[in-house]
Amino acid sequence: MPESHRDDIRNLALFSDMAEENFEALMRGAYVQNFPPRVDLAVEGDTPDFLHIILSGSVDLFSSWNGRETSMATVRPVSTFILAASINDAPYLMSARTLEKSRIVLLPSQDVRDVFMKDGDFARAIVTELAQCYRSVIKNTKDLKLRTSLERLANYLLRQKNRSGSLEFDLVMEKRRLASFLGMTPENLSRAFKGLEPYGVKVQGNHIVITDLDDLARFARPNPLIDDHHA
Amino acid sequence: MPESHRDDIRNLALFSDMAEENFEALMRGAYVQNFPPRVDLAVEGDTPDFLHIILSGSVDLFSSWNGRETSMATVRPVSTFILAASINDAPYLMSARTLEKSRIVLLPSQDVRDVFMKDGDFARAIVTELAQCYRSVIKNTKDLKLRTSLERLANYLLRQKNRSGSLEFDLVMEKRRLASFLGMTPENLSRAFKGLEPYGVKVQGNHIVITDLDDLARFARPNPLIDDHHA
DNA sequence: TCGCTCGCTTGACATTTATCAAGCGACTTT
DNA sequence: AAAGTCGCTTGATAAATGTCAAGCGAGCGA
Repeated sequence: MPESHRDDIRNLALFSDMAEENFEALMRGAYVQNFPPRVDLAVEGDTPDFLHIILSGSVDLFSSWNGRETSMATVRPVSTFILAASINDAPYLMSARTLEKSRIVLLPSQDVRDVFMKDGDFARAIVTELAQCYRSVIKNTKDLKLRTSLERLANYLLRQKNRSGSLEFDLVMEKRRLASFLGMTPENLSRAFKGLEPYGVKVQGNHIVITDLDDLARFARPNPLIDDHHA
Repeated sequence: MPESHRDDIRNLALFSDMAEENFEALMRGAYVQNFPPRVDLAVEGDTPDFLHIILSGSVDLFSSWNGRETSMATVRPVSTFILAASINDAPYLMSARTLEKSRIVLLPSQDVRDVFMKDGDFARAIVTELAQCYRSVIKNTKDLKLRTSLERLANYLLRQKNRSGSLEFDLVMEKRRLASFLGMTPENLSRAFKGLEPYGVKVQGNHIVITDLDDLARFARPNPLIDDHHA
């Protein structure tokens, strides 16, 4: 494990407060691996042998049932997944697959649970992390249940605008995956983009331009209790 | 605070492992209150002044946006809500309202955070609780995104069957709220019940009889990674 | 460069779900 | 008992969303 990776991990809120010796113990069992795109890292139902930390690239979390599949979230550096299963030693509820070439740290779940049991600061950091994850999923549920697909797309675009800090930005994922993430079909996403044109949204390939922010916001009605990440 | 309530709370997984003195500290600031039906206990967006523990009755957690409203969950004794907001000191994402006459313990959030900061066992118990909540919401999202409303109802009925341990049971909530919880309108729930008749579901008012479990299960295709609570 | 693949788009159509309006029936109130 | 309320149901209709099939076009490899 190169020193720079060690520091990246140590700087994560999840690991920054724990005792040095416990962090060292975790790092001793850890190893870094490079994965090509489209590699399955975990399959739902599996027992969580490792806590994953993504250092570079991106990972798709998705779920399947009865031949259908839906994208649940995208994980980007530097962060961990899937923590809840590792700590609880319960089966994965989501599968994970690299979207691009990715560098990922694997921490044996048993080590994580051992340190969790003896390091209170680590336990508290996990609480903060899980509480954030929990709140994110609740927001996602509200988005799904309270909004139409057009409204979900409009609010998604506003969130991306805020993330990029510009009225002009590129989509960070394939449209087909965005569709799945937003709970609709690719065909419908295509139509939804057209449907937002009257509200000042220009789309060319992956490039989005919001030409009338007020108009879009008036339609989307963004709400901090659904759309503000980390709030 | 009567002694019996104290014990009910102490026996909750969330509080059973913590140091006695810390538990006492929490209880000193706590008070029990009886609420009539349909009382708002918390409104989404509010700051969480109290961690709530429900001793009897039932509480609806729901969310609103743009004039629409959806039921997110029902809390039943003995359990806590809304923990994540209290710990994070972040605004409620859901509103809470008593469904019936309910007895509820209010623990000042600041006290909870104070004890959380000094009691590692309490922190670990919170992790377990939050991880469970998180996994429940993930399952709910999968249910919503991967299934049609008819399939959601069918699987809901199978879950209730398992809870009651019988092929015959009463619905534990009003149909209108069940509809909202399952992400559909009351009209559609009515039609969905009819749609399940061919699969061996008999409905009379709140009373449900599953006359052909195999048939229903063949249609519903229940999955532990969506339907098993606490797994 | 040609031709292929693949994701995206479009149109026609089917299905699912919501909306609106009316009526039913249990329960409450007077 | 009569009238009213309220939740549930039903039917007609509309809107949203999904499916299927075809075609477009950028990027890639032969």
